[in-house]
Amino acid sequence: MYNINKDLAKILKKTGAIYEFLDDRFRALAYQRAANIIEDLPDDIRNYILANKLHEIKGIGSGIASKIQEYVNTGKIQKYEELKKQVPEDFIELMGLPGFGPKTLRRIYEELGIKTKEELIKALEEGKVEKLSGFGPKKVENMLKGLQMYELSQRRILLWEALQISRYITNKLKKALKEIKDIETVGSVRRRKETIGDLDILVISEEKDRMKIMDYFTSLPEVVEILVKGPKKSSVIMKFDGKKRQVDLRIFNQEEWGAALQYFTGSKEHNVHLREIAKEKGLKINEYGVYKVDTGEKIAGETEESVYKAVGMDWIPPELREDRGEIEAALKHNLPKLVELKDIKGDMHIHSTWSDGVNSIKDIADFVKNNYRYEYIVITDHSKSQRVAHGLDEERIIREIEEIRTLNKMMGWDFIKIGTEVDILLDGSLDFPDEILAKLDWVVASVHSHFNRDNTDRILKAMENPYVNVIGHPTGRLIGIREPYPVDMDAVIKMAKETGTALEINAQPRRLDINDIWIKKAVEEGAMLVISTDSHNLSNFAYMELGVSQARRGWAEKKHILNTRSWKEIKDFVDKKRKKLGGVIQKI
DNA sequence: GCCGTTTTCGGCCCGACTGTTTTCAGTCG
Repeated sequence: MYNINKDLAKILKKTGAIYEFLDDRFRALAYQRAANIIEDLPDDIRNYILANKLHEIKGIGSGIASKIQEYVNTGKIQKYEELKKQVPEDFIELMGLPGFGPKTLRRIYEELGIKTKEELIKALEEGKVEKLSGFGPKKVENMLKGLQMYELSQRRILLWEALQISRYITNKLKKALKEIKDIETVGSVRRRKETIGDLDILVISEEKDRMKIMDYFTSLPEVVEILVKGPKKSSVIMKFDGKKRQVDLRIFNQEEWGAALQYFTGSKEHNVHLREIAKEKGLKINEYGVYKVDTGEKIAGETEESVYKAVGMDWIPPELREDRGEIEAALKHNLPKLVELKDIKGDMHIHSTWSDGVNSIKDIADFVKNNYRYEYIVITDHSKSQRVAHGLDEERIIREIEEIRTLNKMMGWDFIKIGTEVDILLDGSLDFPDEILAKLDWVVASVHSHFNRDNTDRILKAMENPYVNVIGHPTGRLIGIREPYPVDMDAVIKMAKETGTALEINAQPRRLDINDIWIKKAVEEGAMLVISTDSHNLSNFAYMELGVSQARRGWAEKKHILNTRSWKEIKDFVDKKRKKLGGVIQKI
């Protein structure tokens, strides 16, 4: 079933923007919140209606509920259609650009009669806007700059890229300046969101050293423009690989550090909710600390733990801070104990030179042995349908099995396991016969074709094969390039649980598939997960870190991730399915 | 428009910065 949540959220968001333009701030807020909530829902909104559970979702009251119902029934929301007429279409899009707040746009619309983006740019350039009272040359300049930055701000970069950049900057600062007592990247990087807009970096130093740190930061060779420079906060545009990014640096005192980390890590929704709760308890939270409202006394702030503790909560891991229930869980001291990178015992999706990988199996094994503390790796080269990837036919995979057996014997270990990434064909059958699959330790089954059709039945059928152990990159998305193919993930998760098939968290930076929302759903439903790098060369093994943070964003604990277990336990998982569905059990 | 073991009415997070002002509105994160 095609998921309508995204489209509905988009309309609600626009409705919120229109209300903001109409100066109905709180109604706007309500719509924006509802839009965020619906975007994050694991289930299709229609399922909530069917189960009569729409009213149980916090943040959706009777008004918005009836509009959702209307949208589901008719594909339209009458109120939205009417509201749209009161705001120039271009302005809805422009709202939120740097310098383009609702008040500003409203006055330009009312006092200059401007209705399109082109007219607006012309008026800005001709000095018409500058003449309005309360406007001036600086503001106009900033608005024009904001338009220029529009493209830039639209392009979010992948988490992996952002991590490299932020680590480069923080290492460089730390090494060069002994005045820096601590440094930490915050914002969406710290929350490990799959894509990143700006980079935010926090530093502890004494007040006398601040200008020196800012001087060094703003004169880094990658800096192409300084937006703001002060002792507490500086913003610059940096250029990496030809791509521009905004980087903010803020400096705090030791005793403010926890509050600052908490504040600038966000998310915005998490912080708003947190401060609402603080307020109910007579407390005020800002980036400097937690204060009693009546006396003004500061009661916390040096550590993040102290900030959360002051409002009666456990410390919340940054990956959970999206206001998806973590605040309620922290209040009840009921947060999950999230999986960690050190829990991972092996990588279960790797390509070698047998198909489209860059390295030989021997080189892969040596490299992983020397650089990771894994107990096993599984080589999973492509099957024959993947011609461009030199997929293996029956004869070649038999030879690959032999090579691995010989290698293990020679090295005196049992480190390398033999698997495949077998194609799920159009009709849901597999690209290898069962006789071949039965010889393997581990089978990844993936969809690599027909991305436009509904792939649910195909995947469900593949999961019914006793030899299929995990579905690779289940939704097929490529972040920023290709949307997920149509697939009913609810059904897939249910079938995964039923058949004893795992779902992959593919750690490739552009995949991160399945995403955090589906991971959370799988965890709740009791389906098993596997975090794999899908490595095609040696540097790819480092992506495991991304897969783990994605799992953490989906509330996954160690027990939900299959490759935190020993190989014996994994074999139990494999054998259990084979037994249940009538497959052949391998002896070791 | 949403929400409520103090509330079904009256709130709805908070501070810094900027550019425009003579004391503050709007924007931003």
